[in-house]
Amino acid sequence: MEDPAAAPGVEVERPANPAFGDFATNLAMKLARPLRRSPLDIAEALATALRTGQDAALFAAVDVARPGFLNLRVADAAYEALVAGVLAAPAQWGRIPAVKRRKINVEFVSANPTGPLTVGNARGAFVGDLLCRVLEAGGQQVTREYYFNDSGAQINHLGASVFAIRRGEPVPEDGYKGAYVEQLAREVPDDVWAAATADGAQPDAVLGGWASKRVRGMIEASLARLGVHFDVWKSEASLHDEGWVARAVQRLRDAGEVYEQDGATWFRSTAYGDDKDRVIFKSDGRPTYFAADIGYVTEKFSRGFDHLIYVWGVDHHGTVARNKNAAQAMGYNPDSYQVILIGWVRFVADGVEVSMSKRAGTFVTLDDLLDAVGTDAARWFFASRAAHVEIDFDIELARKQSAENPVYYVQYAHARIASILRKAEAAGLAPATSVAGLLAGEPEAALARTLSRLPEVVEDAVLAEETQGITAYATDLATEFHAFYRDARVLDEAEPDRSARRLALALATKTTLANALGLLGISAPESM
RNA sequence: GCGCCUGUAGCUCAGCGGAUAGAGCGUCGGCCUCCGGAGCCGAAGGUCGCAGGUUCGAAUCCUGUCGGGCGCGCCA
Repeated sequence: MEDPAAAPGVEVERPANPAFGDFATNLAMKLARPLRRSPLDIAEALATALRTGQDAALFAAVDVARPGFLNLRVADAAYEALVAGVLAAPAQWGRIPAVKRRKINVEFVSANPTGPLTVGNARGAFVGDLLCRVLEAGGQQVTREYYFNDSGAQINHLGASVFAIRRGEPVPEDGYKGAYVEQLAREVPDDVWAAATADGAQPDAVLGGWASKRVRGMIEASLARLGVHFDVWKSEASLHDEGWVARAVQRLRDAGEVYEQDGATWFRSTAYGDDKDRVIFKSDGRPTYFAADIGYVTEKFSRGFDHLIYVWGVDHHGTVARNKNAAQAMGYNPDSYQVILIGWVRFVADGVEVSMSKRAGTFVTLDDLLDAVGTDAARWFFASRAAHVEIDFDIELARKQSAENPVYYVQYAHARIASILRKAEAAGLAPATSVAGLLAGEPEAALARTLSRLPEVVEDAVLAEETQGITAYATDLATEFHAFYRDARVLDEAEPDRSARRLALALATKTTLANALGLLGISAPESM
């Protein structure tokens, strides 16, 4: 046996069927071919080794099953030690030691400040923040960053719309409509209006600049409601003003990957596998969005980040290659430029698709969503689905179902435990400090087995950079606790020792639920 | 046409190489003398789009095919 750990596809897993034990491994089956022995023979040999080895005390049972599984049942004492560890260091429970601590920049939302955040922005905001939390749980140092466009055509359109409404004229064809624009028009301060209408002034730009600042304030307030806090707000204009774009283009030019054609300036993206070359400066001399993007990359790396993550909607996936290629051409490791594409959210109301348009003013704002379902329920909804898949979101259904949202199931279990602990204290009962004999009964054992899974669930989330596993696990643990509650009377003054042990287990469960919810940014209420 | 994502229970979604395919909601039927009924127990409901292939083993990997979404601008 050269190096069994190096055999591909070897896994240790939790069997779906608890009758097979706590852990199972396919090691023997994977070894069968290279060793030219039958899987059952190998499994038997491994089982004997484990049963008599120095760690034999860890296992209550080591069994072999067809066609070659090795099934392990962990000894009660190991679970008892684990629960004791949870109680001794609750804040540490579920945290994963970083293999390598890196400085990571995560840019998300980055919606232009031309209108309030809509439900369309909600997914990016939640998923971006959840990603950051998962990275932090994995020991990474994370900076949350919001990139916004504070000049240019979109902002001028907004300004023109405000200008028109203020003067009682119809909103221009490519302008913005909606109650918030009318609100903005009413709130234009006298000095701003004077500056916008002075001789030689550009009303669109002046009013657009003012309005976009106001809108940014609205956006920040909405994000605060979500529990999303950004460390850095970066303006596109600053990338040009501070010379980042110019220097980045020069770097590409020095690398020989820039050329002029048809009056425009191009990046040779095809040299790195792209479908076509990409314009940096248009023939009228103005920069494309891509120009700002490459300047931004150099600006971010100049701040010492080891890794950049961009959370974008799938509709931007066509721009990934050019940006990654430019990063590589400028000398950065392309693997340190990572894009996570968020699947489309199809909004439906009572089964009928509704289109969202900021310009047409037909959209549901993020604040409306939160008013309807609450931040915990909204967070749970997005956390429980893979980031890259397209999903349907029926806001009417969400509204109706908000009272029976699965998040409350988990929170209820937490609140129920809190209530039991309060009652125990009033009765003079306290959780046991010694956990010997904790797994005396099957209800206890089942609950201990489930709560012990938290670290591996978190590790899986960290590796996958996804959170569905955490919501699923929290639901499992809540279910397991409700079963325990049904089958095992916790508070019983006639059985103080047993009560103390069960209280200890309940407290460890409460900690586990709170840590799982905390990782998702969801509250764990003491009562509800 | 090409590229990427996607098709799993009535609905919304997990599972993504292992041993009887899961959850929530919905439907039907039970459970409040006792630690919170926002709970518990049970039932119905699936050819994992389809067809080949790889493997001891495929919802999971490969190929093809059909359906849905997104992208393929000197737009942002």
